[in-house]
Amino acid sequence: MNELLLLLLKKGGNIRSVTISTTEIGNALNMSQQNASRLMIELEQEGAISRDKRGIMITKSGMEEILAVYGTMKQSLEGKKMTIKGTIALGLGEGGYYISLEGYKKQFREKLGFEPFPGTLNLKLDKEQEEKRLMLREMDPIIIEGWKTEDRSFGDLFAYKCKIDGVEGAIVIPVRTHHGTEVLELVSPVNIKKKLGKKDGDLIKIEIL
Amino acid sequence: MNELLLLLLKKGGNIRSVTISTTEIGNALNMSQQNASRLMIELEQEGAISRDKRGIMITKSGMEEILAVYGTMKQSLEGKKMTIKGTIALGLGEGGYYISLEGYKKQFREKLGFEPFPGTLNLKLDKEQEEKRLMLREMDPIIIEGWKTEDRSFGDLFAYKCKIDGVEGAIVIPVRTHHGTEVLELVSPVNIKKKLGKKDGDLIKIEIL
DNA sequence: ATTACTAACTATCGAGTAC
DNA sequence: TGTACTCGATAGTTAGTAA
Repeated sequence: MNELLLLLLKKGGNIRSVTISTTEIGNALNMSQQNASRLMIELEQEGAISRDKRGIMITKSGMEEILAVYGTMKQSLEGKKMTIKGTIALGLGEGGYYISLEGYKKQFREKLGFEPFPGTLNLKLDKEQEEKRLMLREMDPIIIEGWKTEDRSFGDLFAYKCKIDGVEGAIVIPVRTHHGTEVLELVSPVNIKKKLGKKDGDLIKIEIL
Repeated sequence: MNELLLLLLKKGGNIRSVTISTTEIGNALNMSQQNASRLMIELEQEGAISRDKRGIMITKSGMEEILAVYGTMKQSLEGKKMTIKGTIALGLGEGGYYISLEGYKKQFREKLGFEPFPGTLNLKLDKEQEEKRLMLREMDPIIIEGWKTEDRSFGDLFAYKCKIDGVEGAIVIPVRTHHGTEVLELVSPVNIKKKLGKKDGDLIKIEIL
């Protein structure tokens, strides 16, 4: 885990533009200004940070690196799983249709251990929590394989077992379609909203297993 | 933050002896067995880990290093201060006497902003939480200076402002006497047990400011 | 099988300096 | 001011091999 990236995090580079000179970095990290400059260039080339006249920000890719380390530390030190909070968003549009297809359903049964209720729950992540989603990329997904018909093809899905306010379920992410990072799709063997007595806009907490 | 130390933490080296070969370490960290061996020797010489026939353990000093990083990450990522949990332990023996001495009391007023209730609360840390105490060493203490009389001398104290179940207070650690790591002494402007309605053995949570 | 030494190579670093 | 280049020094890494 990069010391420099940690310093930028400390300065708040995950949420806003930070202004800090390479001289200051050098002092903070006990190294020369020249070396600090070089390391910044390196981080920038790796894509972990971005710089402009306003200052320095940690990119998504940089945050992934940080969260991967944080996640393992948290689990080892506090015995806690990662949790993500958000509110129930409107629209269980397409998701419901897809997971009711036998091709996916079969694999849910085999690989997740349950048959999903035919309807997905959309979780809108809190702004602050949004970056935690990046952490998922660091975890090993359960792969639900897609297939092809003559007409069209159905892509692979990544699934991550989780507890949704204590209820068994899974996060499902289509591998190909990159819909934004702000909404997570959840499946569960039961109708989660009914089971939990929740409605759109209510807060729920998921714990990744 | 050392990658190797993080790997050992992941394997549980903070709580038990871990057996892992330098070859496995090399594979896990994408480096040669030889280099893994060298890095292990280095960590051992620094005193961050200890090795014997049973395996590898992370030492207190090693855990301090890890917790320093974890603490800053936690604060930046979750906006949370470090917390330590424990139960109220019997005996507010000597502590009460010392802090009622004008020499200390005066400094408490000046540096902590309150006059301590003449009695300390002993907090017995949960086994799991014990290592969090090490984190204190990474923080800047408020130094309460000691003094000498003809008869005897009173040593310096390290104080750390905190909230004790929400109530203003401070952790006080005598600089010299090294009583074990399992008990923390707390002071507060009020009688904490009365204020919180707690008795010996009850759980309390302190948040370090 | 494991660990760790030596010898060569490579990456990282600070000093000096230009912009 | 601040940033980033070159270059010589040094710290880190690997391969080969011994124990």
